[in-house]
This record gives sequence, structure tokens and C-alpha cells, in this order.
Amino acid sequence: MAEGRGKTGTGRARREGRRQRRIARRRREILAAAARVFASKGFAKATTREIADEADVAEGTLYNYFGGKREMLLAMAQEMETPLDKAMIAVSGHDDRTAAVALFEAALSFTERQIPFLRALLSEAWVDDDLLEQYFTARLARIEERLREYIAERIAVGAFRPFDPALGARAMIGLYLGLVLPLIRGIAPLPTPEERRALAETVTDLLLDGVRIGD
Amino acid sequence: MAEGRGKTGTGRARREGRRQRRIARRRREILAAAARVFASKGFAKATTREIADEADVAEGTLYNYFGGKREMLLAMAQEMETPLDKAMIAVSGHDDRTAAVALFEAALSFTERQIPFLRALLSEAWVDDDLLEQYFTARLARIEERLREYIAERIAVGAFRPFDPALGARAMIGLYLGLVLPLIRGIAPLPTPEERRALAETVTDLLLDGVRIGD
Amino acid sequence: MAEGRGKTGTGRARREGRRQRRIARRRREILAAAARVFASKGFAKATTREIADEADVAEGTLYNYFGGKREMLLAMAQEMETPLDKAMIAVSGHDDRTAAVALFEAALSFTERQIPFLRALLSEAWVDDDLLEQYFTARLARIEERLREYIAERIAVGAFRPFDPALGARAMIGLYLGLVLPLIRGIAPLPTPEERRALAETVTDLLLDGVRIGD
Amino acid sequence: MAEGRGKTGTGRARREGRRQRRIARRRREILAAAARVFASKGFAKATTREIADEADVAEGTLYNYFGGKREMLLAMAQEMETPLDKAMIAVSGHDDRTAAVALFEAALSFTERQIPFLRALLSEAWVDDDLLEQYFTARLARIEERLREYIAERIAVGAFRPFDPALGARAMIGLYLGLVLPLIRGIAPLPTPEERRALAETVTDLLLDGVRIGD
DNA sequence: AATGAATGAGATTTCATTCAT
DNA sequence: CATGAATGAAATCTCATTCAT
Repeated sequence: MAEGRGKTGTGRARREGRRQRRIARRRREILAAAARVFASKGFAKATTREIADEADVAEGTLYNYFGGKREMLLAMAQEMETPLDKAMIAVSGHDDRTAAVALFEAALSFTERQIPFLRALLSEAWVDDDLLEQYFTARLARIEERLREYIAERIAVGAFRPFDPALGARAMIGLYLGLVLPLIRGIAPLPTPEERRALAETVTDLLLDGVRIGD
Repeated sequence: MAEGRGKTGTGRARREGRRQRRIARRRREILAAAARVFASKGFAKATTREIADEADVAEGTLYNYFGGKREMLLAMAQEMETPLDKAMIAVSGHDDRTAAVALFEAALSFTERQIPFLRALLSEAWVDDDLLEQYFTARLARIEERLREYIAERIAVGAFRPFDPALGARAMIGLYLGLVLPLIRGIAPLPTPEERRALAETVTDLLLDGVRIGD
Repeated sequence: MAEGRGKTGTGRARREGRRQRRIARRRREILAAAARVFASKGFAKATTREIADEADVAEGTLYNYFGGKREMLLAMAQEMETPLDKAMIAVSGHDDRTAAVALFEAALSFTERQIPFLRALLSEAWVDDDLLEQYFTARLARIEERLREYIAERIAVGAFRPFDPALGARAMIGLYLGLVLPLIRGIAPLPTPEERRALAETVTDLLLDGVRIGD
Repeated sequence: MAEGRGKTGTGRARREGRRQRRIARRRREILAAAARVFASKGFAKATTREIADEADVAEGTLYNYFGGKREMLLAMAQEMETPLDKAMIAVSGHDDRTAAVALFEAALSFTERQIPFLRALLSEAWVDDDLLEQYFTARLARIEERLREYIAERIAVGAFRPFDPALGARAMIGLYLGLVLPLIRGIAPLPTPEERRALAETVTDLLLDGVRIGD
């Protein structure tokens, strides 16, 4: 912040910088270790000893970086990207199919990147209302609203057949969740990029034109 | 001493019957109490003290009916109906839309009836592979297979457009799961019967004909 | 007490007698069952449920016959014969060897008859001073005293070489205990009557003349 | 940073050494406390709370040193010396009487040193077959075999009168056990060194020459 | 008298957190 | 900052005893 303090100052600053980076790195390592443990046994069954072992530090060290077990979970939630807004803006202007496929792919790949955090957080969000609301419901609600508006508009211009936009939005999000949860839980294998695209296209086509031939 | 105890015999049998019923009732009460507690705090955080309080018995009494906390969970799983087979048979012969709406409604109403058990079990199934496999994955896999066959057949006769039946089946189950999980988790309000039907119809129509007008 | 009360009285008395005998028999059965359980797991680890199962009655029934678990143990102790006095009197007048062999055999066969009770009681007497004192130390002390007197007298008349009678008595009782404990504990096989006699004779000869030839 | 840390290196090593010793000492303290408690109430009735109180640590601390109550018992058994082999070798070459007296004294003094452990272990060995076999029967069997061989040999050279060596060995061990158990149990006072020697001599003389004068 | 379900005190064990080194 | 032993609250489970039937 204060600059130009000569050699010593710079040296101290540099050292300070290294220290900061070292601390940040250690923090990330611990968080990643905690995520792995939470993911595999659930938050409640995970022990600080296990986390410490996984992170290769002593138990006491955990408390130099986090206030406690629960704070690690909250830190994970905050660390997680909130990505879909960008993706939604990026696809505006394209036709329905292109946009939908791109969005679906983006959502899938975002999910995959966050799997350990998501798996860890969901284990607890299933029973913790605050966590669920703050980090999941709230985010999904924003997306759902956008979808609702989009659908309503497409119906208004006669591009979509008339149906309840709210139900439609819920169904789309439901479809996404239902496909993605087995990935997070680890019972469905991660798709290759090609499979991901094929999945996105198939689902998009089903959504747009349905399964049935004729009308 | 010997014989001539029509009355006595009956009396003893009757008493035994009452006893059996009393025991079965108590067992159900405890299981329901456990389900409520598991559902609200998750299996791991639930304590036997809370379950006992909720069931209004002493802690020790729990162990006269179940071997321990985990056995209560397994008892819940076994108590749960496996219903969809019947429903699938019931709708065979109807046209696609009628059958699909009926199935979806059946699945929804089955789910609603089992909400406390489902919520309790899922909290643990999220971190317990055995439980997940035995009581969820296995059941869903059977349903998924049936769907796959059905789709393949409809494509073969030219009623459905050609797409990967496996992906289609996964997508349908995913759609169901995604819609139903918020209900189980308790963040979406239970639909009224009318809403349930509307939801089933909307989803079915989306599935069959898609959102888009024209082709 | 009051006799000649006619038919009814006699009938009632008879019935009462039967009842008394039935009760006494049931009591003995329960005590024997308890002894078996105590013997195999020790008093502390034995459970009333196990005793009840072994005796083929309900748990509550135990409390109609005994005040509780501990009272069963005490009842065992009281039930046990105190036999050696008679035996000691019986052998007086015989020569040393005959008397000693007979005594040793009597002690062995008494012990064998009481094995379940002894094993049960000793498990607890090892840690319960009252029980040990009341039922073991006290009895042995009486026997030890008699032995001491006997030895002193034989030394006085020049039949035994001079040695400390107290130590000698302790050694004899110790010899008996050390031989008999493995039987009670169940790690040495019960001797046949012939083996018992051979053991008694060998031990007696060792005691009287030692192992060494010459002098 | 690199090298030149003769002092530091030594310091760290020293600290580590102190730590190791502190841990070992604490372990011994806990084990001794456990032995006292087991000895006075028996293994089954002893509670971890009592052990912790006796050792003046918190209950949880016990589990930093031992896996549980039973592991404490096993640790005691393993900690116990197995001494008599050395003693038996030490006396070979002496005449019978000198050797026997020395052995008996050695056995007595070994026993006395181990009294708390022995008393603790025997309380459980009385009802636990594995413990008895592993830590008592097995050791005694080895000693018994040696005695048997020794007796057989002495009989062969005409030094001992002919009798069953197996019975003789059993009798000698029985004599030892019977004399020593009251000491372990705490009902006979510990002998002074002089009394110990007198006891060893008396018992040896009885064994060698018997009580009887003449033949 | 017999039964066995209910009880609740108490035992063992785990684990998040603290703190002296 | 790192360490890891100590802590003690809390959880699960057992079992002797009671008591309504």
C-alpha cells in the first residue's frame, strides 16, 4: 500500500508477499482436503483428524486457518464460482437451439469442475436450511426467474406453444438437477467432452421438439 | 386341566393377538419418530435421545424394538413400498399421453406418501454407498431399463423420432428426480391434487411435443 | 403343626406340600442355571437375561425367587456343603498314610461335586473381600488350624520331623488348592476315580516321605 | 537455513527424546492406575472413569494411550516379565536342595514384584479362556515340562524314588500356586525376605524328605 | 406366581477444540 | 505458525430392576 520505502521496505514487502501467498496456498490445500473428506463421509461423520491427515498438517493447524469444522464448509460455499450469469449473457442473440445447447454444456462443465465442493456441500445442505437457502436455493431461484421470463417472452412472440412458464422453468431446472446429481454423487461416470455435447444436444432436442413424431 | 377350554384358549389367543398388535404399533410409532428426526437433522446428527423424546419413550426402549440407530434406518428402507411396477402394468395399453400422465401422477403421489422416510433415507444415502445402491440405485435401474425398452420400441414403430433411448430414459428419470427432490427436501410446497395433475400434464406434453411450435 | 383337620385340611395340606416342593425345585433350577452362567462368564459379565434364558423362565420370575443377581450368588455360597469336618472325624484313628489318602480323596471328590458353584463363586471372591472371607477364608482357616494341631502333635510324639507346623499346614492347603484350581477352572480334565486315588496316593507319599531316596 | 545447525538439530532431537520419555512415562502411569483399579474391583467392574481418576487424567486421555479397557489388560500381560527360564538356568549344576530353594525363592520374589498386574490379570483370566491360555497356561506348561524332565532324570539315576514324574511336576506347581495365590489376592501378608527364605527352605525340605521320620 | 416391556442410570468411546511448548 | 496431547461434553448402548397385566 505505502510504496517506495527503499530496499529494506521492499525486502520486507516481498517477504510479506511470499508469506501471504504461502498462507493462501496452505488455506486452499486444507480446504481441498476438507472437501474430499466431507464428500466421502458427509460433513457430520468427517473428523478433524481425518481432514488434518488428508491435508498433511496437525489438527491444531486447522484452527490457524479456519474457525472450526463448520467454517470450512462455509468457506467452500463462498469459494464456489457463480458462473451461469456470464454464460446466459454470452448466449443471448443466438437461436433457441444453439443457446440452449451451449447453456446446458456450460452448466454441465461448471458442475463437473466443482464436484468435490458440491458433493461436500450438498451432504449438509440436505439437512441445513440456512446452507441450502444461502448457497443453492437463492442461486437457482435467480436462474429460474430468468428462464421464466425467457419462456414467457418466447410464448408471447409465438415461438413456443402456450404453457405455464413457471412450470416449464421448474421442469428445465429439474431436468438439469436430475441429470447432474448422479454425477456429483459419483454413481454416474463423468462424461467425456463428446458425451457431454451429445447429452446437451439430445436433451435440448427433447425439450424443443419432444419425443413424438407428428403432432 | 385337559380340554374344555374353548373359552380360555380363545382368551389366551386373544391376549396374544392384542400383544402382537401393541408391539407392532409401538414399533411403527418409534420408526415414524425416528424418520421425523432423521429427516430434520440428518441421520448422523440425529441422537437416540431425540428419537426417544419424539417417540415419547425412554432411550432404552428403543433397543427393545431395534438393534440401534442404523437398524432403524434400514427398517425404514424395507418398510418403503416399491410401487411403480404395478403402476407401469396398469397403464399398458393406453396411448402414450394417457399412460405417461398417469405414470407421472402415480410417481408423484407415491413420493409424497413416503416423504418422511425418503427424506430420512436420502440424507444418509448421499454418503453411504450401500444404502444408495440397495434402496435407490437398484430400484431406479429397473425402471430405467423398462423406459429404455419402451422408447426403443416406440422408435422402432416410428411413433418417436430417433434418439438414443438410454439418454432419453436417463433424461426422463432425471426430470422426475429433479422435480421431486425439492418436495422431499421440503423447500417446494406439496402440490394439491389438481396441481399434481397439471404438473403431470405439462411435463408430459413437454416431453412428447417439446416447447417449440412448428418443427 | 395342627393335625387331624379331616379331608379338606389334609387335601389343602397336601396341595400346600406340593406347592412348596414345586417352589423349592424351581428355586434350585434357577440357582443351577445362574451357577452355569456365572461360571462361564463371571458374575459381573453375566446378565439376568442370560440366566433367565438358561433357566427357561422370564426375567421377572427370577425376582420372585431371589432378591437380585447378587443374592443368587450368596444363595450358592450358602447352599454349598461344608464337608471336611465329617471327613476329618471319620479318618481319626487310622495311620497317617491311610488317613491322609482318604482325606485327600474326600477333598477332591467334594470339590468336583461343587465345581459349578465353586467356579461361579471364585470368580467373584477374587475381587469381593466379604465373599472371600465369609465363604472361603473362614472355612479354610478352620481346616488349617486342625492341620496345625495335628502336625504339632505328630512332631511332639516324634512321628514327624521338627518343622514349623504353621508353614506345614499352609503348604498342605496350598498343595490342595493348587491341584484343585485347574479342575475348577476347567482347564484340567476331571480325573476318573482311579486317577483320583492315584493322585491322592502320590501326593500323600510325597508329603510323607519326600522325593529323595536315602536321608 | 541449510546446515550449520549442530545446535538446532541437537535441540530438536533432545526435545523429541523428552517427548518420547514423557509419553512412555504417562503410559506407565495409566497402566499402573488401571492395574490398581482392576486389582481391587476386577476387570469387569472397573470403570474407565475410575481408572482416569486414579491416574489423574481425563477419561478421554486414556484413549490417547490405549485402544480401550481391554487393551490395557493386554498391555499389562505383555509388560509382565517372563523370568523363570533364567532362574532355572542359573541353578543348574547345584545340588537338589540348593537349586530348589533358590528356584522357589526366585519364583516368590518374581511373583511379589508383579502382584498388581497379576491380581488384575487373574481376575479376568478366571473367566477368559484366551487370556488364561496365552499368558498363564502357556508359561506354566513350559515350566511343568522342564520339571517333568528333571524329575524323570533324577529318578533314572536313582536319586529320587520312583513315582509318576507328571504327577510330581503338577504337584510342585500346584504347591507353588497354592502358596502364592493368597499373596496375590492380598489375604496373606507379604513375607519379609527372611520369611521368604524360611518358606522356601521348609517347602523344599518337605518336598525332598517329606514330613515323616524313618521310612 | 409368571411374564416381559419399560425404564433410566451408568458404562464405553469419540471428537471438536484448546493451549502449552 | 505448527504441533499434538489433554480435555470433557455428548453419543450410543447395556442391563438390573420394576410393575401392570
